[in-house]
Amino acid sequence: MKIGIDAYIDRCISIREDERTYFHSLLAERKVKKKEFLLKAGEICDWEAFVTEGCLRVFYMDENGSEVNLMFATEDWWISDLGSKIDQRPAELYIQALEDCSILVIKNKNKEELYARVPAFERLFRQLLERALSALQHRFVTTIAQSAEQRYEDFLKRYPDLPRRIAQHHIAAYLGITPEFLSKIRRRRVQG
Amino acid sequence: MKIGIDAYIDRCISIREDERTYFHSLLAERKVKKKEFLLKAGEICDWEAFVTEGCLRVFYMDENGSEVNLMFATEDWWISDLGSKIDQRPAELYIQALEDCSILVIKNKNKEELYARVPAFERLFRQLLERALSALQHRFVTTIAQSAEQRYEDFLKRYPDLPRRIAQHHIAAYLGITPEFLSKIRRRRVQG
DNA sequence: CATCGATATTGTTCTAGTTCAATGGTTAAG
DNA sequence: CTTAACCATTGAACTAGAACAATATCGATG
Repeated sequence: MKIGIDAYIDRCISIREDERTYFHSLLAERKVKKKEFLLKAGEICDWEAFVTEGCLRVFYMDENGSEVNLMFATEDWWISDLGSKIDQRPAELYIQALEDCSILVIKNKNKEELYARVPAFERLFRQLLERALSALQHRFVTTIAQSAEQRYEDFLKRYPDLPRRIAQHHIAAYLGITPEFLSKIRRRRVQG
Repeated sequence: MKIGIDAYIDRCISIREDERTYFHSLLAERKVKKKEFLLKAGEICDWEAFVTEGCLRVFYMDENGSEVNLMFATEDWWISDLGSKIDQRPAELYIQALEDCSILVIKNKNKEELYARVPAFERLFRQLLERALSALQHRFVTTIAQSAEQRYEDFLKRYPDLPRRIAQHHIAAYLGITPEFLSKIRRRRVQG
């Protein structure tokens, strides 16, 4: 059987059919309903998941209850709380479905075994991590250096279809501003 | 010969002596004088470097010339412009020595060869990247959610000796504020 | 269709942090 | 010892964005 994740894998590495079958055997399919939480801060995260359908958000909540969206994950994205996963300590992130989702979950133990048996996967994830780190570095410095309006423009260019799928206030929480201020930015844009 | 980087390697993976010798053969030692640039935005970065002595900063400069310090690298840190390195496109980061430094440089080509010949190194860097990404995720969300004063407190806790080594205004550029405002935060702290 | 909860907009007031400008301190070079 | 370049501090005026509150709009559900 060839599933959605295979096209993703094949774009990065080449593996034999038996290795693919073995890889599939380590994945557990799971459905997540809209608004359902896949992870809450305080829990221990011993897995990683690949999104085959739908959209989720990974976010941080401070002591006052205000939220910052770290990322949105749509088809072909991996999600987890890395800090919790690495050291098996309580998560500081929440992961929540914004639409009904289908995901493939792989447990830590299985992933370690996968790395040992098929080293190409270690390469795949090493490269994935390099790109993710580089992208977040870019986002970090531009978030500090640019105005909220510039960041919103950049967001629209980079993710042109996301605004159709997710609520305004989640974009605000991604940009690090209040929903009210995003609304004001949008008004300025259409008017002049 | 056993050099500084070996203790670092041994903390993460175990390799044979011939593998270590091979690894050493891929490294080029280099001295960098204070204020010298190891990389400037626009150049292509085809290497990665391990700091054995001294302190450097990696920073971003926006179109108005104002700077954001992405990280300080002291002994045992790796530095590079990942985005440039991965896709061989112009760097968007600068890397500059804040003290006279000693570094070990490994070229992309050699690093790829190293991964192929000694897979344990791919594991080492995969784990390194996981930690770096997790740490930057934490820094990103707290930079958005917390006040500059809180961020300064956190910085002092996490890097208690850095303030002795680097100038105030570099810490301000790390926290994402102006030197003037950092000075005002510091006054408030000592007074009350 | 009606209703309810969640979402978006708008205006007003307020504040964390910036900008600009002036002053004094420190270090390094001649 | 002197000068110059750089650095930290302080204050005053300013601004991007927050907080609060009110209204308007959308969407799901009975």
